[in-house]
Amino acid sequence: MNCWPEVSVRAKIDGMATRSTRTRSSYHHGDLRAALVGAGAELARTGGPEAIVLREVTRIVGVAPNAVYTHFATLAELKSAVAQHALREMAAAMLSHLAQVEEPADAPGAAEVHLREVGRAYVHFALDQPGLFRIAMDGNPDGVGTPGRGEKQRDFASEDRPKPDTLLIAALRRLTEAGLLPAEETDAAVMASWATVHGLATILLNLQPFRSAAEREAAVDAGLHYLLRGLTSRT
Amino acid sequence: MNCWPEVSVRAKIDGMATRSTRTRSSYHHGDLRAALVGAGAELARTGGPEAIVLREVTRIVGVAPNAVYTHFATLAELKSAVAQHALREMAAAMLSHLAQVEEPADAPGAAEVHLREVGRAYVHFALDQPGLFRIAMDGNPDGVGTPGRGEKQRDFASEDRPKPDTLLIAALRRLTEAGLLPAEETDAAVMASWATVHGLATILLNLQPFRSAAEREAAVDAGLHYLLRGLTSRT
DNA sequence: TCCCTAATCTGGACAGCGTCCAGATCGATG
DNA sequence: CATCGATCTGGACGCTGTCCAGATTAGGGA
Repeated sequence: MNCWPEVSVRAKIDGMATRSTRTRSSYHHGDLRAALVGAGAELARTGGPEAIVLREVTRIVGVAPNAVYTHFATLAELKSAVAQHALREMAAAMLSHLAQVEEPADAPGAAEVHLREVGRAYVHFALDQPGLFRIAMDGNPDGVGTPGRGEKQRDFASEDRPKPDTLLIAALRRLTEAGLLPAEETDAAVMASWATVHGLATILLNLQPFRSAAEREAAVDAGLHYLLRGLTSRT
Repeated sequence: MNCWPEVSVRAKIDGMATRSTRTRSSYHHGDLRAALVGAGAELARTGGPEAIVLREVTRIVGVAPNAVYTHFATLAELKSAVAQHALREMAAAMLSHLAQVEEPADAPGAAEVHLREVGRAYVHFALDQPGLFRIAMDGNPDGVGTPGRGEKQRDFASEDRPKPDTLLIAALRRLTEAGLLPAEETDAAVMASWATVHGLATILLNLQPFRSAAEREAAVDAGLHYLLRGLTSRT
């Protein structure tokens, strides 16, 4: 393939501080697996899932292409690990957004604002980090939330950090506790809310990329407005 | 790449009636462009966008790989044409679904049912034809509804057949005419509705593929229920 | 009718890709 | 201190998209 839109991001990347541990004392790397995932994430950040190219990842880390196969059975498995990484970064960004939101004093109003801002943070991450969002959402063929099969579990501490869907579920629980949503509707509400924000994100990202920032924000507001009215209005 | 999940779908495909026009009298094909798009669509139907492989497409049609370049500047452009093709097929499937729906006698009720069924048809096509849905939704880098740049326009008759978003917009207009939606909210309602059904489709397809058919249908019902209540309830 | 031009298609080549196999290297364990 | 198992390297293979030059042929002007 001669398709080389950008020559290589290697120089840009390995110029920014040594990765994780020391960068190659000799032969044995030390923490190659994490380095590969990190390099994959940097590639995905710029160019999305298809930018995660095995040989380029190994070039960045400074290792032979086949070194990947001691840690992952296949490139798809490395991508899946990068997807988990991106998912955690997404959740962190959403938490950071939520921390800056001031909620009204009353519980129902606060619960509404909270759900709205969780949704807004979801879409904003997609628009701010399209590459990471894409790998997060199509990197794991088993479905989001399911750990990759071939991975040996490691790093327990960071393994169960909050995922985006966890934040959504928590927001809906708050809505229920505030008396705005019947408890038995939780599952349905989760799917409806997730669909709204995920739909907004993918449409604005993939299908309507020509929209202006103002139009995008209006679409997000509209989607969240109708969602909240649909969830909370009693008929 | 040695990644060959299925050997080849060629035998399956060219066993089913000669494509479009006669299959290769000699040298000049006759209607190669359409044949390429058709073969691409068949590949995508089975294996999604990444199954559209230039050399495999030409193998199916029975032509040298480079023959593609007389009709498309690049493989991505062929994919974009296949995406348009898939989009039209999706709209046709949705119309077929709508034809089987019987609407209530009253205009508001009919408008609600119509929108609900447009949405259901959108998601159902995604689940019934995942490969075509995927190529329809990520095959055109300029955004859905925008014709590919490099394409010479041809076949005017089929060029402006209804697209899925057209059907959605029409359904919302009906809702407005029935007095259930303020006219000035149309744009916002389009984005919200599209987001709901597109989100449901992509989540059920890509992120939660393990859901049972019943769970999927429940999710669709829930999403459309909240959407309609959000759109039509007066506060 | 013939010819010639422009469109169409072929053949061969190239670099890059993911993956496999065999061998080199080395840290930890006995 | 030797050895074993994990880790990494080197080379190869078949596949890919794309480029270049040349072969083929349909269709319109003489």
